[in-house]
Amino acid sequence: MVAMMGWGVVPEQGWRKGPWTPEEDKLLSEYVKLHGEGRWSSVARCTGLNRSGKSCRLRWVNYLRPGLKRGQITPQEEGIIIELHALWGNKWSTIARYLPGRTDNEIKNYWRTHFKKRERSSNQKQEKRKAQILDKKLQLQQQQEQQQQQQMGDDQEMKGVNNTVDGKIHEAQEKQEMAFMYPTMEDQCLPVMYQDVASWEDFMVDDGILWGGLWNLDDQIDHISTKQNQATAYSFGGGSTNTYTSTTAGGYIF
DNA sequence: AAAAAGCACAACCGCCGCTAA
DNA sequence: ATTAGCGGCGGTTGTGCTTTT
Repeated sequence: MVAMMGWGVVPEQGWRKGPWTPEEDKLLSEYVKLHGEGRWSSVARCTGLNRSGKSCRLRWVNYLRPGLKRGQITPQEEGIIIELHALWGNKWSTIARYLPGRTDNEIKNYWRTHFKKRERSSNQKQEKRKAQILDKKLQLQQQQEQQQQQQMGDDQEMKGVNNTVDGKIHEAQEKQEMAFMYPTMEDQCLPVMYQDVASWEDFMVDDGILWGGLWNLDDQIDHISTKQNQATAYSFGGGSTNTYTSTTAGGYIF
């Protein structure tokens, strides 16, 4: 296993663990600068760093990579996390792709500390909201079906466009559609969604973010298309008043 | 002032899928 | 067709700092 590594000498004693030192960070950064991301298992051989490839990758992705945002999650980012978690569950890396500068680890940690405990409480609110959400969902489902029929032709054309941003948007759109079209998948998401909404009802539902946000991704496609040439951002939100705009940091576009 | 609880963050572990040999 | 190695992902743990009691 570790002793083979394909090409190179590997310390049999085992890898260093624990917090990274500034010297180690420097070595790793220099390695990536020279060789680019990837081939993590060769970092040890090339730099003399006594760290496993996994450890190196993790350190780079979560800490050293340029463009990472430091500091608190903003309310906008929080909203996005909530929406996407309701949609996809614990797909942290997927969610992270829509939050430029944030890592899956960061989002995961944030969710755990801020929302995990809420799942155990507020059951009464949930029941109340559940009814409202299901009602809204029904309406949206009907609208969705109508739109789908109308857009059948257009969608076929869209399928051909699959470069960078468009491709990602389309992926998100398809997932959203899946969530509507296949009850089992959505049922997996809903329990979490109910809890979130119960906690965030004023912020999300009443302001129209939840229902005017991801659920209207279709509306966002045009907006994104105009943005993509500027190599900027992916924008969530819908309606006229609730638009999240995440500007790419360090050249990250998904 | 001290202990306990909570929070934020970093890092490790184990599993899984992909790929090259 | 098989298999070992690698990278990626989600879950979990450890640690230090801050807030509360």
